[in-house]
Amino acid sequence: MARDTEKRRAELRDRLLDIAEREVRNNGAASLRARALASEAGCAVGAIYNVFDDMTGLVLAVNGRTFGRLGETVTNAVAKAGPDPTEQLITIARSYLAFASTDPNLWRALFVADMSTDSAVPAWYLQELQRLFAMIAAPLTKLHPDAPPDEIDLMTRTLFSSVHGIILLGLERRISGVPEAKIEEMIGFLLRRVTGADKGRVSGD
Amino acid sequence: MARDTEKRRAELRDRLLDIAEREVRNNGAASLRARALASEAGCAVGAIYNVFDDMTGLVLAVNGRTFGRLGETVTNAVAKAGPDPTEQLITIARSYLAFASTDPNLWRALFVADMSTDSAVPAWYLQELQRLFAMIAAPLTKLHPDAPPDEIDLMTRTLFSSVHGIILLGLERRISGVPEAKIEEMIGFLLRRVTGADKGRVSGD
DNA sequence: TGTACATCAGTGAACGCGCGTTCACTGATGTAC
DNA sequence: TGTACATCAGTGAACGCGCGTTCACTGATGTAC
Repeated sequence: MARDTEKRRAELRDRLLDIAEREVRNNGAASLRARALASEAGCAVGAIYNVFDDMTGLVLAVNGRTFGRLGETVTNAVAKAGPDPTEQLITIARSYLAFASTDPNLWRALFVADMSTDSAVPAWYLQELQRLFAMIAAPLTKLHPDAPPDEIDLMTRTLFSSVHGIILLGLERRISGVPEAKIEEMIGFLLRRVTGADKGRVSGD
Repeated sequence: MARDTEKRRAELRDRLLDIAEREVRNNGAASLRARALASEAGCAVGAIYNVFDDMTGLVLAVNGRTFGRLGETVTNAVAKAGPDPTEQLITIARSYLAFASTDPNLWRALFVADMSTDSAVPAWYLQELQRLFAMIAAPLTKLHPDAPPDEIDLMTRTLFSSVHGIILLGLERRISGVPEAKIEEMIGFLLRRVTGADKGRVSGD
């Protein structure tokens, strides 16, 4: 076999990935179905398994794309930001929020525990997270030039988790977190407080 | 019908609730099964439906208990805390963390989106959250006596979501959040920074 | 260019599984007299 | 206390559903000569 066949394989893979991504975006990862996918792609159910290990592998592939776009989004945003470290942090958080609220289902799929069985997360998953963390760590290091790296790392994870939590509960309609319209403001408030850029007032700005 | 029958009903309800709670605690809400439950309780599957609307209702009942214990835990902790508002906030967060890490599955069940269908969260759910929020709002009001109530409310939700996020990702082994051993330290750091009780240093204490 | 053969992408019916919920039925429990 | 009757807690087989994955098979595609 060669060229043509390989190409067709790749095309099928892409097609399935596109459709799966659309489904996850619209209805969440939980509603992805092998049969529906195959029927939309115009192939047999079995064909999926020629191109992906299983449905979990497919979701992982979707998540790979999502992570890529997320990284890009944040990178672009931070590149346009000014030199002030606090504002850089806010920019990162703001673009993270924008990403999450544009495609909440794709975003949530990144953190769905399932991926169930055994060995945990693929390596590239953690690498993508590291990439995000590195972008947060940079301005933090500027703010605290003397802090040892593992203290920076802890702060990074703390801030990331905090902002993640605010967005998570805020986007969740069921639980009354920070109202969606106020999330951005509250993230700015939190970050300015933590970095010490705003010492006195209660609300942001 | 009367007394005896009612009592037996109540006993069955309690028994089912106990078993369900144990199952959720040990293996998570997702692994609750009607048949297994009935067989452990020594009754027929159908009997479950004499006492609960459906399996969702059962999980809700488990969550009700969990919420009760959570509220109690936090109330007790805060009652023992000193007068300093920042330390009160830290106490609340710390007891929230202790609760979550003691019974992560029960805790997670409180926030599982499922509860799927339609009309959202039962009223008492939101009331329990309000109770928690009120405990956070009290020290915040002490810190900012002049802040209007809705600003206090926003801060409350912001802090709650932040701490929730730190705990969530920290307890999640897959994703590298704040390492479990450091969560408490980082929550203290965050809260002191936000309240302004610690202006200069990077790490807590 | 043509022919014989091999490979393997692609097929889709069938497998195997698990589940929540229902409902016709039973029998113990309670009521009425 | 005893008897006839009504209620409804409790039963569990059966319903209805949906799903991921497999695998014997086919036919198009590519290779070798």
